Amino acid sequence: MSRRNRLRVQTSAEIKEIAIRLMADGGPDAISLRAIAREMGMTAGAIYSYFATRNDLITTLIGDVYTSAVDAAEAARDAVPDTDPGGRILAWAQAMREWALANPEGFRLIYGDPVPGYHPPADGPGRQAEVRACSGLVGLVAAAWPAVQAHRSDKSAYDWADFDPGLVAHTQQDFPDLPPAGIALTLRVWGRMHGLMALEIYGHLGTLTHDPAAVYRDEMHDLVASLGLMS
Amino acid sequence: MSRRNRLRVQTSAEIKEIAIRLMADGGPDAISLRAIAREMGMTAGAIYSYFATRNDLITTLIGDVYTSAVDAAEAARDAVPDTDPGGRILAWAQAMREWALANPEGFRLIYGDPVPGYHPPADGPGRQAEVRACSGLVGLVAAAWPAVQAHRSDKSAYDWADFDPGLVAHTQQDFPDLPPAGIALTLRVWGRMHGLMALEIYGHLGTLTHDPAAVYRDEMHDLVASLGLMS
DNA sequence: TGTACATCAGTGAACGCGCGTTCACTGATGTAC
DNA sequence: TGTACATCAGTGAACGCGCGTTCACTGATGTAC
Repeated sequence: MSRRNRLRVQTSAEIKEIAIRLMADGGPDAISLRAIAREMGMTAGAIYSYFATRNDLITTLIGDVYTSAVDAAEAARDAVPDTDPGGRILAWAQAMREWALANPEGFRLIYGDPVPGYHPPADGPGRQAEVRACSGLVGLVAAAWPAVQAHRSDKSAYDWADFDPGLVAHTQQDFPDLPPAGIALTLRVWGRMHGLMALEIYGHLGTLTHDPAAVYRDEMHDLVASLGLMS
Repeated sequence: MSRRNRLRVQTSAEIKEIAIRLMADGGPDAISLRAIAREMGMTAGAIYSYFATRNDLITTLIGDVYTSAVDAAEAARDAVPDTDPGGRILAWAQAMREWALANPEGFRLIYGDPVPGYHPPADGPGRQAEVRACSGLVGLVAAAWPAVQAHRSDKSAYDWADFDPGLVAHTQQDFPDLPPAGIALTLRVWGRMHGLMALEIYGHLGTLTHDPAAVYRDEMHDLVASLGLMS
């Protein structure tokens, strides 16, 4: 790679780093091309050598951030042997919460209304990371499925057609024994992990309890137990 | 009330209505004094006869919106006899979701990062509505507590000091038999209702399933069942 | 190795935009006598 | 009932701000011969 190319990659990375730092300091709306350029000692126009528009920058940012979150969750999960599906779920959940607390603005960028005027592309890197996250959760639920089946009675009937074709394809390939209800359960598990995290990150929990970690831990243990997995 | 006063109240209400409509159309950042004034055929400066700053307007708005949400939830709950605590929980949960779907921007205003640059006052009307919402949930959990106790084993020990003093005072007065763990459970219930709603409102569920209502319904039935309440 | 040309990151100035807020003012509405 | 004064909602113009984006340009880096 030529010197010019190396510089290019490096500057591109610096832009993203600064964007994330700005976001951490001043909220998602602090991401402005001018502020980034200012911080870098450049002109605002120079950013256009790296990103065609502000929207493109945000899209890339969301992809990076989401990917780092999923990386963390997968690593934590894989540190627990797959003979302990309950422990793997807990590890995933804890890793996600810790990541969110360490990167609250990243969490907002992914799961909130990140930036005024931003609209994500239909199939950007953020979407891919989301599919990865969802697939990870499907895997966790699939591993728990035998235990779940032993004591579950579904209220609703689900059909493959109820779910995203891409997700269905992944699922049928990787976990052929998992029925459509398994995907529904996956979404519910996701919601359960997400609820307390979102409340906490957006400041609704901190005013009510001094120990949100304990509440989350209890909730996740209850989740694992309700799947029929003792941990 | 003088004619002038009547007009004043009416105009004030119109400002809020238009602010909410703007928010529904263009997202939370579309709430600008100039846009509101434009819509009303007024000058931007005229708004200052009604709200000292933009921040004050947002604060009032959040209070109104949150209050309407809690009103809806309480009404739905009270339509179910208190001999059916599980049904009351389901009614509350369904009312909340329906309100959120009908007022997605209101939901974002309350539970998301509503408006760039806005910071809520420590004890505004939004905070009061939040306490009301939380008290409502405490009541639902308190009604379920005997059933919960029959089969629960807590992993964590909780103390009154772990929770917001105001909430504790309310709780001890209204539900003297509820221990601190009851508040922890309330927060968990809240998180469980919130998770799928937040994912749905922020567009993460709609891409994955065509029937988020069914998933939410199942999740809430499972919640009620896990509290030991058959419905 | 040296020269002539091509690339392209970054400059600096400018564009038009919408924003929150201030301020001296006007004129209709309300009040006191 | 009529007059003199006080109130105060709303005007219209201006302020300074930061923003995304464009564009002709400069000058260092890279490449072909």
